[in-house]
Amino acid sequence: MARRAETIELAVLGLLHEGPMHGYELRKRLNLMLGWGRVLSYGSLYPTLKKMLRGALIEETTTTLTPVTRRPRIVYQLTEAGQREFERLMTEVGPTAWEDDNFDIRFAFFSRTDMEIRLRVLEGRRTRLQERLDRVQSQLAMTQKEVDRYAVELQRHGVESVEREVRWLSDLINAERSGNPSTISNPSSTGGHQSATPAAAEPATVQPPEVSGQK
Amino acid sequence: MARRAETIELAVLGLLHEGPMHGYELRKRLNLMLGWGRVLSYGSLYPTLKKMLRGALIEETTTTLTPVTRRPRIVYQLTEAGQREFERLMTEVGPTAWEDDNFDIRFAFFSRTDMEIRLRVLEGRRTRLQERLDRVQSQLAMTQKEVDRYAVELQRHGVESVEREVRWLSDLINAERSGNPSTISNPSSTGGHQSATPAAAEPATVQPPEVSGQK
DNA sequence: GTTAGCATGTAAGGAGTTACATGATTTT
DNA sequence: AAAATCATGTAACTCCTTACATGCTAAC
Repeated sequence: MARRAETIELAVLGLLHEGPMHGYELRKRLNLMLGWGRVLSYGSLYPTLKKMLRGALIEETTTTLTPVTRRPRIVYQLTEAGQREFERLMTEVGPTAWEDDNFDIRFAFFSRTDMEIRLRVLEGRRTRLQERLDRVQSQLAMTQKEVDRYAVELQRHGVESVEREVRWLSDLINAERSGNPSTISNPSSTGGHQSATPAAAEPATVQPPEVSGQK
Repeated sequence: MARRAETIELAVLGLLHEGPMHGYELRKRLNLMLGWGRVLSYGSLYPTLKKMLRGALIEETTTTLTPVTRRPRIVYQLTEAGQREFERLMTEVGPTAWEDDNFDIRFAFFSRTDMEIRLRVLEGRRTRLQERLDRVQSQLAMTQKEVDRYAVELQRHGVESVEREVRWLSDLINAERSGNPSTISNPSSTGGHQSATPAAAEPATVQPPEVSGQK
């Protein structure tokens, strides 16, 4: 469906941003990353890689077969253009950042953005979900006549899930704001590795003051 | 993508099973029903209807324009073949019933199936999700080396969501088993209509045997 | 009288899956 | 020795979205 192409491309850029990798491994990482629904097929990955090669976002090098690595594998790595493209996409704030398909990927690579961007994307996503809730709730209000038990239960569960998602985002936003010490993006990192989880399940301290990410 | 076609078809069959309807309304109901992700477009609905017409699953009749209904609208209704097809699809137990896209629709029309079928589908779905959890958890165990904070948080949240889904299913299964009085599906219906909500949030009475996610 | 929603479609095209091919390497 | 998994692709096909067309009707 629609906008997945950009999604896969961003994901590939992000993974290669960490270091070179060959197709097979790329696919595994990708599936682990966005694997909660579909599984990415080779028929999708390899053509994408070819396309990115043509666009000069990545380069391929075949590993010379040493006695250690018996088999020649095609390793992909980012070009400078690819690096720039990744940064461009990651700093882009707008609908593409918080639509269903894209958000997860964006989030997964959050370490490579500034807090400012992160906040905007998180808030945009939350607003998006909130809109969805409002829309459904208002439609529900109209259709109050003959309601099927199971249909209603499904709806209820759906609403609850989205509400939960909103709370999650709110917690993350709070965590970001309340001086999350390590903002990364300064890669100096003298060994310090204390992992303060971004979304500790603290009782939601601040209710979202109806932030409008929008536009 | 892929298997949506059958899904839309089932949804249309199910909605028309309640009574005749025209395209525009069908679309609205559909969007409310499966609307948590994408929105169904006309470019998708009308061709599907045409296809179902060709397959003789539905018939169309143009409303005669009375002084009341000013405008002629094309109303669709099930044929007998369509009715049978709906029943066939709803009693079909197997992967198609509990894959992501299909499960919601199946569930929404659960009132028109026997409890036996419902249980099998619910359990199938639960097993499916459990497998997914196991797969991810085992893969996580392997990749324990360099973990990015945000990537981990995303993963954690994903796991939690699926675990929640599993609990929901378990509650529903329990509710079904503990003599949910009105099983519908016997349309004789001698009055009895007390609506015990299928998944009341009762403190989970029975823990599913081997289920339960580790948290 | 103009905007917003009702109502029905078609054509072109993008995105990704399935199935097909092929073969090396590792594990059982 | 067989099975699993690594590894890389291509072609055909399906499904769906976007954008285009068209016109009625209700509300503001």
